[in-house]
Amino acid sequence: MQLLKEQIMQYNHLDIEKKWQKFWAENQTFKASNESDKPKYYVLDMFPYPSGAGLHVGHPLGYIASDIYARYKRHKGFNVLHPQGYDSFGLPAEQYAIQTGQHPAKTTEENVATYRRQLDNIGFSFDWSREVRTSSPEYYKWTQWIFIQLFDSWYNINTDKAEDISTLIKTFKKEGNTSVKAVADEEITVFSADEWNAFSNKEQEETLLKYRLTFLSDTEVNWCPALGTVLANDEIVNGVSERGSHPVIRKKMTQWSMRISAYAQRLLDGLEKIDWPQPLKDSQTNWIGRSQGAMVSFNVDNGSDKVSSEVKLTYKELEALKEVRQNLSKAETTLWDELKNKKGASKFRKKYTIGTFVVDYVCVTKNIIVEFSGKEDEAVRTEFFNNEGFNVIRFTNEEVIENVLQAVAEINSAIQFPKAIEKTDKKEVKDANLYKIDVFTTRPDTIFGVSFMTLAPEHELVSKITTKEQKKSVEAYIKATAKRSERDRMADVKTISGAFTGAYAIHPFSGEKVQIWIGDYVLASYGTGAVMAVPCGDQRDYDFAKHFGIPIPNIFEDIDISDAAHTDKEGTKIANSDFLSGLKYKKALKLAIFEMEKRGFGYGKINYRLRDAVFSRQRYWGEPFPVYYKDGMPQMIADEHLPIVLPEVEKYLPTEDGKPPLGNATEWAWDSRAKKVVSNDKLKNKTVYPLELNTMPGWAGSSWYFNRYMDATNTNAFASKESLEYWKEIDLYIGGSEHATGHLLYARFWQKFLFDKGIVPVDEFAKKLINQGMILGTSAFVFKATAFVKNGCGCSDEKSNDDVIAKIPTVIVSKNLFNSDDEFESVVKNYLLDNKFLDPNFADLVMITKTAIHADVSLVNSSDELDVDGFKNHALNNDYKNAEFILEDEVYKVGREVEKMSKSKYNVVNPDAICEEYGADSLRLFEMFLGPLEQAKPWKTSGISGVSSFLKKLWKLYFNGEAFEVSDAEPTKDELKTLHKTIKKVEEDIENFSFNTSVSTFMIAVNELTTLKCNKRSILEPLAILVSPYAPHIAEELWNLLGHKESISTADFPVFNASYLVESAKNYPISFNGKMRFTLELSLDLSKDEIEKIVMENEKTIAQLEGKAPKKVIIVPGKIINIVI
RNA sequence: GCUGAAGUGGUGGAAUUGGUAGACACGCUGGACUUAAAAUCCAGUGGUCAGUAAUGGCCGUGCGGGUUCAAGUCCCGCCUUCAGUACCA
Repeated sequence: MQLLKEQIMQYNHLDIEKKWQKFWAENQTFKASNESDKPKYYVLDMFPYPSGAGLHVGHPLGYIASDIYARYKRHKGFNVLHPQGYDSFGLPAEQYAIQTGQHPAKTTEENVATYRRQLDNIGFSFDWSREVRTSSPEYYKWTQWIFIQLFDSWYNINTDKAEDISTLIKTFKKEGNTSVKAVADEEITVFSADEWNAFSNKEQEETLLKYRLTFLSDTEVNWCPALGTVLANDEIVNGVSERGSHPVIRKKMTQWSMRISAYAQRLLDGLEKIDWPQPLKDSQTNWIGRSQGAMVSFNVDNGSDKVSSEVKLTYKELEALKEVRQNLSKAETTLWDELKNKKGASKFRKKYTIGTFVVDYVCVTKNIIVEFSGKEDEAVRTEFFNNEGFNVIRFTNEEVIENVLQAVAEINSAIQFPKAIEKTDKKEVKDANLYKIDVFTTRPDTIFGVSFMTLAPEHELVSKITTKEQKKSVEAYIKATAKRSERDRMADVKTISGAFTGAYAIHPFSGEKVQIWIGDYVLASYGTGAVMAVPCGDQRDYDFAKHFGIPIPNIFEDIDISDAAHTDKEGTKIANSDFLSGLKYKKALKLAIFEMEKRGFGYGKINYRLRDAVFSRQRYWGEPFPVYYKDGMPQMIADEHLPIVLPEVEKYLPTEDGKPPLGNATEWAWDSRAKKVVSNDKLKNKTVYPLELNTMPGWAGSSWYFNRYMDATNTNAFASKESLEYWKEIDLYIGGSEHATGHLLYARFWQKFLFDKGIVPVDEFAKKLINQGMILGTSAFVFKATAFVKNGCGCSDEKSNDDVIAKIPTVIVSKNLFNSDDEFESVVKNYLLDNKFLDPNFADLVMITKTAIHADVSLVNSSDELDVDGFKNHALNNDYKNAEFILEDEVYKVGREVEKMSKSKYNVVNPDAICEEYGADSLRLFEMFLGPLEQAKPWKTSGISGVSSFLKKLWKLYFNGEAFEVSDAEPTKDELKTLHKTIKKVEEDIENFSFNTSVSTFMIAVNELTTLKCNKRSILEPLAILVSPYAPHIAEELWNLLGHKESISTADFPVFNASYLVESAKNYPISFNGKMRFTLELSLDLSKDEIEKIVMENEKTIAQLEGKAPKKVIIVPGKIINIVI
């Protein structure tokens, strides 16, 4: 094959890349094994949604980075798992189906094929044998299975994990639900074992549903009747749907929800042990939104005498207490060491005040006081404490010191089996109050600043407590706010509105009456939907109080609140607050909570912003639920009958009576005897039941797919135990930061759940995560002139106005012909006058404005010159077919701006075209060369010529000008130095994910080796391996030419040898007062003194000194010399 | 408002623990090769001032201070941009 000679000589990316892509596919080069002696490494990209538009150059950025890392790890001797798949359920396919009637499965299939072709073109080392698609029944079988696992589980607070529902049922049978501590619905009534056993089947199921990790609940949603679907908040603009502008109403709907709130604390804690970007962790932390404070109950005034607890201690006495607390006796310390570790409800406090007494230890929630015996008036104390509702346990000093464990055991038993104690009559008074308003506050320390309360308009108490006189205005207000969506209410912060209910609440400490208002600044969905308003300490409360003339009591020492609320916590002392006066924030907070707990109207609480996640969607193209309804109660379909396959429907729209699209299916009923999906006709039969009509949300399939890759074809389990045990978790996960509070939170939630159930071996699914930055498009603009006739110009006749501009064509002006709008106007006007489009008599009447219009970037070359004819004939530019172009130097120059890459901005660059013209290796190198992986950066195709010519130079190193030729001669010192410098830098860069700098390192290496005319095998062979993760095709070809039969992909990474980099001399920068003046080549063997001597004798130094003596000479060997004058 | 990230030539971006600011590219300018273009190769390229030139001076990492022999890098105070988020009680 003689023709090859020249072809080989020329680096031909097209042939080479096709050849090796075929080789990899045929030899399954990147197929990972679940058994290997090598250490494992799992690199994963967030899988894409296969959209109809295909990939643009922004999409592969993260894939290239992960591919480089995966290939690098193979060179380093790891067994690498690097799979890819498709998140193939989604809205666009459904929208398309609605418009065209095409089955979403079909369009999805086509889009996947396009994606696959595009991905293959770029030469990724994916193991396609493990491909997953969330929309394939083999996959969603296991999504349904996980749903059932969640349904069959509850969250036990005592063990702090999810447990099988059977353990709960067992407890209910034996002892009812009094001892159960679970994350469950709020309104659960207490029942005994007898009561449970007497429940009907349905009652039991209803009760269990309140505990299950996935459950049905009535959720308030944005319902759009015209579209027949629920809309997310951001799909609503100005109260109407974003699509089609249809009205949206708030409506309660029964929906599946996921009890993610059970995992709130663990999701927070888990962030500490994973190596994820800080901003991403922060946004998850904010999203979970833990806030520590207190729940406080305010009684609604019912006309009875006020109840108030008197204050027990002054501030001075409290200060004295502090000292007591810090000076404990030996026995006291011994016992405290044991008690202080108790957490939660059994938490103990030391040296606290109960009434006028100081007790040694107290557990407020369990009402237990522990004291040392031998105090004065022991009997009086006991009686008082019992009256207050406490049990008292006493020990002598000796008892504690000799056997502290015995004492602790006694205390524990008292906690577990509390003795009955006489109730005080105070509590009965409280029970007599008809209504209570519960509020959550992070500032219980400011409770004496409460001057009113505000309820959300939707709060259930509003209708009950509103007085007759206020009824009208309250109802009018509620009506007005109901029209506005929650988002609108949130967006409009400035308007203050509200209404007085006429009712009053009793301040629990002071016993004073405070007004109860409703206001839409209080959100029903956060906390309890009610707030205790402290106008002096909260700006919203302050504004509200000012607006409605409610008093604003000041409870801060020496703080002026005449203009605004004082929201700082630290450094301010509380005043006018009874027993809290004089205390700083932290102390006041603790004491306030303590007193609330003691008096029984409040307790410390941690509140989370994180809401349970709604899991139902009124869509077609999603996972069907494995659920049917019997007697109105949901029933799971047994595992062995999964998957429940999505039924065929005629129409993908909701039904006419507002049911989800699956309501159109005719084969959608469950035959519980035959165990299969049957026609709806059979619903008359007693054993046939309706199936769930909702489908699962987009995040269902993506919340566990990373586990499926470990054993993607398993039909018996979602992955085998062995494979899960082997691969464990993702070692490196790369994807966009837009998933911070969606996918990445839900996936962590499911992983923790699966971990609790013993299904997966680790409770965090990704050790390290990197967010790749977005690649931005460089949009091109043309500047269009629009002509108007000035208003009030004196032309009385409308028609003549039109005549003036009738002949004016669309004019488009090149970018550099104007610097301002005024210049633009005069350029256009002159042009119009010169070409007789405008009558000079009317010139002054015409006004020209400038509009920038996106031009397709494919019509613009690298010098910003527009293909004018191409623009005129562009399919989307019909309006400009006859436009006049004002050129500069014969060409039209466009304006440029960096924007998000998007079809509508005509700035999308297709990777296929780049691969065709420059090659996949160039694309890969260039995407990495653009800048740091995490950073957003603009795409400019012109820059690709740099990496392209680098590849050509690399290629040339292996050729003698005519044919492939490498020499087996010994390399020179310089050649070895270049190689090892490169090995070191590239290795460091890859480990630090600094891919952009290693591309420059390659360029430097190739430039140096070209200068050295190096063609030594011992240099060029390792060089090919170094380059191979970045530019795998050319590396394979060179490797092959070097005589290797095997793929380069598992060749050992070259080993860095520091001895080649040892230098004997250094070109020192000599600076004066920190400013570098000249350099001096000096041996590194020289001592400091020798260096100083040589430098000081140098004539340039003498010139710089100008005869002055240096004040100081700083010499850092190997670094710098600085002379201070 | 809050949280986070970032501000360096005409452009993308380098600069490991404070130690020669602007690596590597793009672009631009000039040159070689060519009938010409493309491709390729060579040289120059932060600003400014002085000089025919070699060269030299000064200024330069968003702004204002500070620490240090030495600051893009550390500290204090601002400004701007981007991203996320929000009546969160």
